[in-house]
Amino acid sequence: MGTRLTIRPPSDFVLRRDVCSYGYFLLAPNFWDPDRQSLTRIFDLDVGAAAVTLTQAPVKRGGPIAARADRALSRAEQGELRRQVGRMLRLDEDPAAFHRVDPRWKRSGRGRLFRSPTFFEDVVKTVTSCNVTWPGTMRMNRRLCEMINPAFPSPEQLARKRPAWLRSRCGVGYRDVRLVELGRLFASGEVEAAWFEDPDRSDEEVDTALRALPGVGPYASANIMQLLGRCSRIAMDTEAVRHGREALGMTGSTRAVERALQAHYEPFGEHKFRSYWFEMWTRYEEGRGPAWTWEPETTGATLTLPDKA
DNA sequence: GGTAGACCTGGACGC
DNA sequence: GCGTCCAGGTCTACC
Repeated sequence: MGTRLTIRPPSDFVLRRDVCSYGYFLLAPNFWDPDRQSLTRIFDLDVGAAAVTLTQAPVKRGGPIAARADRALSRAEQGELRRQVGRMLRLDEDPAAFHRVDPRWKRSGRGRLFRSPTFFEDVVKTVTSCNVTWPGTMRMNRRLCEMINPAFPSPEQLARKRPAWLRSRCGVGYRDVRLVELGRLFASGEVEAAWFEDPDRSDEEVDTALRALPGVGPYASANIMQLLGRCSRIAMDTEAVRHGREALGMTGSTRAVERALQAHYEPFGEHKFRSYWFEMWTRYEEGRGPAWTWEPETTGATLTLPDKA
């Protein structure tokens, strides 16, 4: 008999909207079921792994989230699960400040961006999204879970792998050495999540430290920063440039469009990334329907491939 | 500080 | 079925 928990979210929270708000909800071990409107994934807890399904019924703002685990969880594990779910769903964030700066999203209530239960998983997911098309990112994350840990590889597990093994089994290509090194840095304590999650650090400090990590450049750093709740920068990739050209009518070289994007989103200050992201996400949904209706392996695999939508 | 080229993988395409 | 080209961000060497 598994454990059932009730999680009380903020009064504005909507599970399907706030889970299906960023591409990581399509990456293993996360599984969004568009028919059941539920999120299932395996969590690493104190005693071991547990598959947990999250639902919110009826779908209304602030309704309780039901968490159903496939096994009995101890008190300590229940607390750990609440903490990890809280991070994924950003239950401690209040989008009101964002809506004051960019009122376009007040009506829909958009503001939260889905993320991983741990900082390490967010870093690895970001590195697997660099220099590869979205289906490739989906494949890498699926294989990492299939070959190493169904709840997602821990730093220790990645640190123990040989790069060549990682490359051949998980299809990570030249990222092999970088991923093993990331695992080693986190496992050894040389890199601590708490340091990056400290709100007293400046964006510049965090950016500099992130760029010192293997596989993390300007794009990856900006993306990890938004995953940390620091949205003052645009993660500048080809999708951003495409958005600038196609949605905002920007012209000129890539560099020129990047500069124009920076200037365009400057008025949104600390919320630049959210303003940019929800514009782009809305365009994705215009072609594919609401994200909570996407089948992960079909519609969900077409992200960044707008001509295939 | 700016830039060219290498790094991998898988899909598209032509033959 | 095979070869070629392309997309994607980071890293290093070089100017």
